[in-house]
Amino acid sequence: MASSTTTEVESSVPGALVQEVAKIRDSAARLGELLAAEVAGNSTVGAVLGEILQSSSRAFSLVNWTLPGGDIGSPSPREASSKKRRASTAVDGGGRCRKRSNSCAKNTVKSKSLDDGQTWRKYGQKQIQNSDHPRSYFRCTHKYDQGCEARRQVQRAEDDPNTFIITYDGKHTCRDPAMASDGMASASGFRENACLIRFGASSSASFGAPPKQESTEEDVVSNLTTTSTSSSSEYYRLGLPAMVPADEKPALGATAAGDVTSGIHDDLELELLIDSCFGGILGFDDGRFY
DNA sequence: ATGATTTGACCGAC
DNA sequence: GTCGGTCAAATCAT
Repeated sequence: MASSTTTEVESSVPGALVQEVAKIRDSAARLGELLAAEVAGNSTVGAVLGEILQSSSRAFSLVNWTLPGGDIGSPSPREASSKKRRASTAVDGGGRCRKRSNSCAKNTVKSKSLDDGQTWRKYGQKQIQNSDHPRSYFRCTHKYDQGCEARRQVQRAEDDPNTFIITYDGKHTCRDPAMASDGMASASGFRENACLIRFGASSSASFGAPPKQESTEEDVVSNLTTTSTSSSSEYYRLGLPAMVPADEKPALGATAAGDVTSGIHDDLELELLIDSCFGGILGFDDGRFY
């Protein structure tokens, strides 16, 4: 924290790459925000804008996944058998790398947007020692239904409250509908103009997080939470007569992750998208994806 | 009613 | 003993 050199990236080059992509995404999102008002009635511009945002967001996800860190052999299946902690005491005493797993590579990036195209569920928040801001812990929404072990930690940067330090741990093995929404959106975007984009980047200030109760600064961080929720609240449909912010809520609100896309695209398209967009570009671990 | 978030406690690595 | 990561009951939002 000391120097401005920021500890942004743990894994030098790859990390830098992620960071750059994150920047691009942020900038694109910001641009989208700025233009949102202007192009509200212009579906064509909106569509193009959507493509940019989606692509950048997708790139971000892709980069993340391909980085060494994103490949963490995944610590230990937390097991669904974790009924009671107490019980687990005896049981998992075995070998779980609960914390400070230096051995586990992680990707740390700085971003002004919490939106990375994935859907996360917050499972904890903790005040960290040398930090003024709490750290939020997220895991993939599909951890249980699809066994996805992706996790991430989000914390405000000390030097720049508008920036978040996101540490990714684990790799997405799920076919996340939200991710899909992101990707799918792009897919759609590629084909037509009915795209689904996220202006998540509004980043800093408001994460569009539906104000829950209070909004203390801490809350903002808590609202990182918004990732999943808020991220949901940040979906906008473009390419249509105009953006329909109102739409988003109901659609996403329902089920932060799952319903998001289900109501817009179908699973089939999702598969196509993943296959065409990711499969070809990256050497995805097909096995994992299924 | 269902699912997500909050929050305090537990657990294990330093 | 301390600190960070995770769990899970309680609470909230939709």
